[in-house]
Amino acid sequence: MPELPEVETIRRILTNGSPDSPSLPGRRINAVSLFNPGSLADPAPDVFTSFLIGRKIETLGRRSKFLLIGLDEGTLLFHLRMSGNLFVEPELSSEYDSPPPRPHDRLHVHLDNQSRLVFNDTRKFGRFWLAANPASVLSKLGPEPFDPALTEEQFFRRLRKHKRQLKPLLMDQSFLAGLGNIYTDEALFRAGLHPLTLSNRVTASQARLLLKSIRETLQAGIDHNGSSIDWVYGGGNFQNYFNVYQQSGKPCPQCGQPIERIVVGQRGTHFCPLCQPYLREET
DNA sequence: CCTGAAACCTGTCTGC
DNA sequence: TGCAGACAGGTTTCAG
Repeated sequence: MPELPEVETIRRILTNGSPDSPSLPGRRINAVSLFNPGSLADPAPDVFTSFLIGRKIETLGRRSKFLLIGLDEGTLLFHLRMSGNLFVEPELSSEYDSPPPRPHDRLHVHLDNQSRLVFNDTRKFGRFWLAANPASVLSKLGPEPFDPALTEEQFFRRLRKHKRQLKPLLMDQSFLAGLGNIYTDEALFRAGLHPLTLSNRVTASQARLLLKSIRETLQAGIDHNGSSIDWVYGGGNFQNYFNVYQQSGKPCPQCGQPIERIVVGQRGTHFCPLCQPYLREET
């Protein structure tokens, strides 16, 4: 489930809490249960555990698809990859009655209000880090899509610097940080650009529209609390507003032409052949 | 520099 | 019913 809007939704839930999920800021960590050491990227499990115990959670942040939990000392970072999820649930007061880990729970962080932060990740692709300085984990990321410092002109120049297909380029986190398969397809549709368009063929006005489309698509995703697909995650409903993603064969909402599906960079890619015409490069 | 394929994992769905 | 194959919201690494 995790592209930028889904991670942002989780950040907000963990920050503000919900009826059955206490908020995180202000909590102190009492104990840690690491069920799958492979999910821990850094440091070693014993260092990770002993450092966390006694720490106080102060802030919740997000950088692209990373969730950042700021502690009174150090930062806990999570990347959900394909199937990860993060949530807080109550723990019963009796230590003998605390609910057992469900399938695919990889980490429990036990808190001082009889609740626990759970990292659940079916496919084990997700990772977490404990770092003195989060920048050490985030150093390869490109600009944040909503960063006002990313201007249309700058985005245009970055596009022209490469000669790459738009779909893989937009999903390259060092080029732009936060888009994944869903929101890339939806943003390209909104911009009327074919996913195979070469980035150095994009005009200034197309680049302007593309950046605007990316921001509008991500904002719409956030406004709907992200997308809920398959068995993972259940919060948002942006999946009810997809124009092209997983809509193969259905009529384009703009022109009625059937949506097509191709594979680009090993990822399913959905687009309207009429609204997003493929303009081949002149030889 | 760019593209495509494979790897890392588990689960669901489809078609024969 | 069983089973093989395709497919899934991500990222890294390697070959050509």
